[in-house]
Amino acid sequence: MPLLPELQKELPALLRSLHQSPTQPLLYSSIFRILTRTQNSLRRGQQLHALLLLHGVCLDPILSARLASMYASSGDLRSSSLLLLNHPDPSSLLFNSLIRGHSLRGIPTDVLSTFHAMLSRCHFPDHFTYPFVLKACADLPSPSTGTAVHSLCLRQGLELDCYVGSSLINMYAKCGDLRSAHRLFDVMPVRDSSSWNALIAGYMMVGAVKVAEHLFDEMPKRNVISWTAMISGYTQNGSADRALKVFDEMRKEGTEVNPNWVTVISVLPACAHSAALDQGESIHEYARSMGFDSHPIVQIALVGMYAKCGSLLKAHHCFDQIPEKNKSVVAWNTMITAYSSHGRGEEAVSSFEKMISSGIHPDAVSFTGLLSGCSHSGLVDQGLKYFDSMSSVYSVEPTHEHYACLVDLLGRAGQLEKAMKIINQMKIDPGPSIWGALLSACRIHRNLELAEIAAKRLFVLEPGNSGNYILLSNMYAEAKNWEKVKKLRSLLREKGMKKSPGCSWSEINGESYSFFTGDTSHQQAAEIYRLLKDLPEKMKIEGYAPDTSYVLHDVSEEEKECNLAAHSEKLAIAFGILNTIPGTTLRVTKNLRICGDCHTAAKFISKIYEREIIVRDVSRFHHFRDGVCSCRDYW
DNA sequence: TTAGGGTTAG
Repeated sequence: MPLLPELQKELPALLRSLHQSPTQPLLYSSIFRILTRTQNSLRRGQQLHALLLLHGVCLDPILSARLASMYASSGDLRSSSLLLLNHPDPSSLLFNSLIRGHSLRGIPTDVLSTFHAMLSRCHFPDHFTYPFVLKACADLPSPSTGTAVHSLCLRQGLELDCYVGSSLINMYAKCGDLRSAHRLFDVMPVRDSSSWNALIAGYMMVGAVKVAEHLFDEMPKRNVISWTAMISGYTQNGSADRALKVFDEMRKEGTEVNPNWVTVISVLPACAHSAALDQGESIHEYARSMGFDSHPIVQIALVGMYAKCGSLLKAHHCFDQIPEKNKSVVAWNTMITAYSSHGRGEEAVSSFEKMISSGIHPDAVSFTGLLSGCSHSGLVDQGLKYFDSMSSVYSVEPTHEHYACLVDLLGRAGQLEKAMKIINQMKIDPGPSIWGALLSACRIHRNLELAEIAAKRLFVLEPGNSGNYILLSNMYAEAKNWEKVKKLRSLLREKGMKKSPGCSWSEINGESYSFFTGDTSHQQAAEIYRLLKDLPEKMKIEGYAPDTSYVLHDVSEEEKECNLAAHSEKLAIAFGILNTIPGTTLRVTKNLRICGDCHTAAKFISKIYEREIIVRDVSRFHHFRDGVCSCRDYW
């Protein structure tokens, strides 16, 4: 088939010919084929459809299929469906056009109902039908429909067709049935890159990174999709470093394949995960140079990346660059969540209100962001009001996430009994996130009685989560109940669970440096520890008294103070002070929640060294400046 | 015609 620009060149001549012979079906057919692949052509298509009817041109199978494709590609699925419904004897071609149209719109049930209609009218699906039908099956929650379609392919002898086979491999891989996917892959006479790519993505999805890597190494010819599958696979499996490395490798000169916009949105979450702001900015620059930054999804990914890398200002700037018409509910949600995670509850609320005013309907994610924003900022009444409006005003039914936010909102504010009452009155079974929120709130407000109730549930619901045992054990330690601490710790050992070690990292000049608690392995360890040793004296002058309750072992107070000095977030902050220009902002990320003493210390450090320090912990951001934290100590 | 995808709580 000639390329689209060449085809489009033919369009004026075809339209002129049509003007002279308006009853010629072949002319219409050629024009519709071009319009199907041209943007904003619905109006012209409709005019030609009217002209065709006016001249009584017979809708032969090819012409009606092309007409349906034209409507479907313009998003007018209703007209395509009407063509099929009103046709006395629709051809397989017409069914295929409609199936393809529904597939483009991404609604699997519509694809499958058209497929069902096709079968019930005794039309045989072919190698043009199955790829779309199997794609729809792959998007369904259960693999049973896909298996049934597979048996149809087998009966028609189409299983090993290049397109059908690839689609079957993809369907099984997406459903997580890698055994069936790989079995088919092994028997395919010709394996095109899509079969390899589908298998790579499937193995990545189930976390079999090594197998995916092996396939990637083995495949004869990698294309942009193969590279992107590896990058997004690494990101999804928490290997952000490897995702960034593969992206760099791909961009190196000599690699024939270049990243496209999907590659960019696959690698940006890796920057976000590692809080690698410099690398994120460099990828943003690349996207700009390639013109990908005008893509709505890239724009959203950029907002998310900047927010998670600690630059709320740049996130907001990117959001402002998005044209109003492209500000989808996802774009707004990203901005609401950004404000919320940075402890800017008021801005999260005002973004939500702006979204409503602009005519965008909120979804479940909007409320998760909004409610967690209210919770982090202590906006209890507003949060309660929004929770109540969810189903009554916006028809969004609260899910576990929303209840968890609500319990968190009340719990943080000290209204533990009210939170407990809500849990007891919930319409759905409370899940681990809800009990987890209650347990955290109990820790803040030192309510051991309720904590024991929440923990008891969590031990059943999340038997493998060591965090819950640690939290309760820390609470017993605070209450100096060493007997119960011992009991819980030995229970942890029995189950073979370990406390995840505290780790903090900081990106300096594009390079990431990480520290574990008590880490002495770094080259500059001596300097770091010297700085930290001198710090308490400086801080005490400013009025600092270390809070030793955060070192939860049965040891002396002096020893506790010593342990606090070696917390990973303090090591990373000290390292940052030593290695960056005075006055610049320090950015530190921690894998757990920031410790209370480190939070106090960071406030003093920001004052003593006149630095803004931005700490991202596992649940939110803290901006320390001039002795104050943006969370106003509400966290 | 198939394959890679942005926002989510404690």
